[in-house]
Amino acid sequence: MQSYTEENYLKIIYHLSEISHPVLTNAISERIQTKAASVTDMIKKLSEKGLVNYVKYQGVTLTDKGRSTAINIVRKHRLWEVFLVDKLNFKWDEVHEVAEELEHIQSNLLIERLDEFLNFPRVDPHGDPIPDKHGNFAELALVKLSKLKPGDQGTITGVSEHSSAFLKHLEKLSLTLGKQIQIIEVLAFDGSVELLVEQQKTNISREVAKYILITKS
Amino acid sequence: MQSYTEENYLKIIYHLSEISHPVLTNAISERIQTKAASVTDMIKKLSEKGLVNYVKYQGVTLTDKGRSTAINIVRKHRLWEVFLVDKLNFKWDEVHEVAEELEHIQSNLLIERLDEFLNFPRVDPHGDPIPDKHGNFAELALVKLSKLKPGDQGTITGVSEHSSAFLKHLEKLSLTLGKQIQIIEVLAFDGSVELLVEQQKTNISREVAKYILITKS
DNA sequence: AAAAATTTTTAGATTTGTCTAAATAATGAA
DNA sequence: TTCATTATTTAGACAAATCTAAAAATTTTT
Ligand SMILES: [Mn+2]
Ligand SMILES: [Mn+2]
Ligand SMILES: [Mn+2]
Ligand SMILES: [Mn+2]
Repeated sequence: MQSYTEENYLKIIYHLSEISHPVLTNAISERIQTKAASVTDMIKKLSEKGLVNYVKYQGVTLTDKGRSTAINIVRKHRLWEVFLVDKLNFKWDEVHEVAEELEHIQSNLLIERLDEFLNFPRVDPHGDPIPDKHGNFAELALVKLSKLKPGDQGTITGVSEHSSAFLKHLEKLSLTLGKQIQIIEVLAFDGSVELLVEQQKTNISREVAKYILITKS
Repeated sequence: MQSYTEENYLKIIYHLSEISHPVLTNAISERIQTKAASVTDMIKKLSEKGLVNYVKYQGVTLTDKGRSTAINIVRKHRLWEVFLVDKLNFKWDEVHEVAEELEHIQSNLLIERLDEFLNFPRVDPHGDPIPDKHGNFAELALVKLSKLKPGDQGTITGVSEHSSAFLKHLEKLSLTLGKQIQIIEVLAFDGSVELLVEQQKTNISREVAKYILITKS
């Protein structure tokens, strides 16, 4: 059994693993809002528990045990987010913080029953895939909106930034999951993107475009 | 904002307040599975935060602020228990431990929406009243089964012990909420009670009888 | 390749909640 | 009322998770 804090470290390491291998101390410390020295301490502890492989000054990778623990936390996080949106009428920008707490509730029965109650959803309100009880899930082939060229079309199927500020911004621009879009122009000097949604022209910054994930069509 | 641990102390003090005023250190230490010395430390802290009134060697009572905090935790605990039984098909003996964790999730929106989703239930799966968002609830006039006399009739409307072992035992005897019962005899030498449930004679120990709450009819 | 800058680790301290052992206060019996 | 028992508090210590400041390793620049 892991503590609340250990679970958070495992989850962060899991997410950062998709960006860099191995995961560096500073990357963790930035994400989790703690000093690098504290991260080193915790990594040593996780290493002694057999949840990560740690090489001094090189960084960490998850062991199988660490990864499956992390995936289970991600599963719980995303199922709770679906619950909040589908059953309790939360908006997609209101769920993340609450799910950060709910993901640590310890009960297999609870999470399996919740999965069933929600009808075994495959994706969460931000388009992220939900692992099944064995930790399996299909990685979707999504491309960042910022990678598209003028004329490209597609559907918004995910976002890689979950802050309320960002999601509210998207909502205001009607850039929500399922919406069809078409690129009109990518401005050379700042990388901002002009695009078409629901017959409306909109302009978004390169920053925003990087966080919107598209299924091309 | 209180820590997980502080919340648990407040809740225990609240429950024990119905038995003794003020609440004694040892009573808390037994209930919460910690040593009396640790309880003293925590009580001092809660006192400094204005959540309890503490007189050395006399015990503690909740302040208004402490009581309303405690009631809110009880509200959350009981609403989650209803959720688990009504929506996720948990049995009444499976909910308490999970609710002990869920009651600490911090989100007013969550709990108000949950209340609405459950259709504003008045009692939890053990017959305990659920405080509304202002902390108000009707105290039910229940009497312990162990206080009844031969010939007395009534309905099981609550239990004052929530352990799985106890509740499974009741289930086995068909002594669940809503059942009509009639006392046949109270045995003098051990206080055990013979009673009628669904045309069946059953015998329960005095211990068990004390934990079953009845509305007389 | 050496010097400078950056990253990571170590050392020592702090806070929270807990413990054991000893001291003190309250209660009950003689 | 004095003695013995029980309840409660104090003193000092410990584990978990964090911090700051300093040391060590790694990477980058010259
Ligand atoms: Mn989230
Ligand atoms: Mn999500
Ligand atoms: Mn309960
Ligand atoms: Mn209950």
